[in-house]
Amino acid sequence: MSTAERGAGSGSQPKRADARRNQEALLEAAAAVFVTSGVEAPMREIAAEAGVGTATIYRHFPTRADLIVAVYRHQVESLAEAGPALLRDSATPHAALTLWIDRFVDFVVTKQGLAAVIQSDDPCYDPLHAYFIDRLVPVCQQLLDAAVDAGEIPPGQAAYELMRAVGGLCAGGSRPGYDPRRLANLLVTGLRSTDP
Amino acid sequence: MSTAERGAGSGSQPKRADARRNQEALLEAAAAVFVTSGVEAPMREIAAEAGVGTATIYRHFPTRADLIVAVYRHQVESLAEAGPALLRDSATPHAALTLWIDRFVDFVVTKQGLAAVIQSDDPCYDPLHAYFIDRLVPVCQQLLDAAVDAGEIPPGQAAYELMRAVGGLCAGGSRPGYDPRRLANLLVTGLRSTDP
DNA sequence: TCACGATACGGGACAGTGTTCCGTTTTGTC
DNA sequence: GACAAAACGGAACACTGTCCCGTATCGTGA
Repeated sequence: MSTAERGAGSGSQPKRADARRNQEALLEAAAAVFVTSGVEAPMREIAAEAGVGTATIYRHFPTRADLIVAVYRHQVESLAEAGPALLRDSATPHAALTLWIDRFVDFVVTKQGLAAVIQSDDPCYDPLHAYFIDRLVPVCQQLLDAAVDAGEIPPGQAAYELMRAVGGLCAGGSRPGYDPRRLANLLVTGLRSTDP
Repeated sequence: MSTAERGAGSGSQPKRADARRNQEALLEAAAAVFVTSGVEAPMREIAAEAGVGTATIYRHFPTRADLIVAVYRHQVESLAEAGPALLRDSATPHAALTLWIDRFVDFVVTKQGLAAVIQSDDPCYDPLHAYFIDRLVPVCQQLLDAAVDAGEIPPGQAAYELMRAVGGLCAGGSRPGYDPRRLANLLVTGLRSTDP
């Protein structure tokens, strides 16, 4: 679990009132700054937006990854929950996988700089990777397994590898002439007709 | 040819002897440092390795991209020349494309940090993009066009987009459990069975 | 209500990086 | 050998992430 989790969301009383207030302000500020300047925006900018000192950020979110996780937790949870639902509602597991990857792409692409962070090996981002591995990889693996069971794709594709790959495709941005969603689809399509 | 190609007795005498010497030392130093610390290694490190001041780097290579281009020029040229050759020697254009992308992946993956640079939009790397667009994209486009003409893939895939995508896949590294080459193959395979 | 200890705060300090400026050195030529 | 142009090196500046420390605030027990 991320260190940011402690005292963040549900019922925790150990923190002081001003601390909770600041944490809330930081989440709001970070969300706003991430939109305009990307998830790698200077810490000072986020601190200024929240009206706190820089040290306060590190007090609440030891690493940048903790802050990112906290900001996007809701969307990631929603993405995780979408997996089984898509599997249930789609014609085939492969179709569900395709749709889920689409949603993943949409999520990543709309968060400026997030794709680069997903690919980064900087230990500073370990908490983010841990969170993704915890919440998203199992969902993706479930979709892959279902597609294998249905005979749609050969076995052997690891979910983590696929998600990293899709992350890499998204890191190309979404400028005109570069369509990460289509490319991710190409990748998932390619899964279907491989003999590894 | 690169300005580093010295000994060309013919027309050019524009640079001073020490300048040529330093440029050569810089190329050698950069090549060495890129291997150990990646293409985004601190300029100071490269300067130190070459035994020159930092300003000397900027004098010879205004941007980091210029330095990268100079260091890898030979390999890129070789890659560019491999395109037509593969097209000639392979069973089908699509096979040639696959092999060429393989070579591209091998090139990128073995240059620590290069993939990230390919994806970056930092204007600092514009010279690198320009060089790639100039030398590699046309080769890739030729392979794509041939595959289209042979009816192996549908038209509409831009070479630049494909190469950026492959670059993105390579940015995932080449740790155990992540195989950029296989993923790139998946992508190229996916090209074959699409109806856009 | 008020004092007091713990908690949290803020801004400055430090370290590392890219990039540029400027006084000094080297080079090539007359 | 002198001299101007070319090139050099290192210091200087700007910017960032990160941490430290003196100060302010909060919550509690009297």
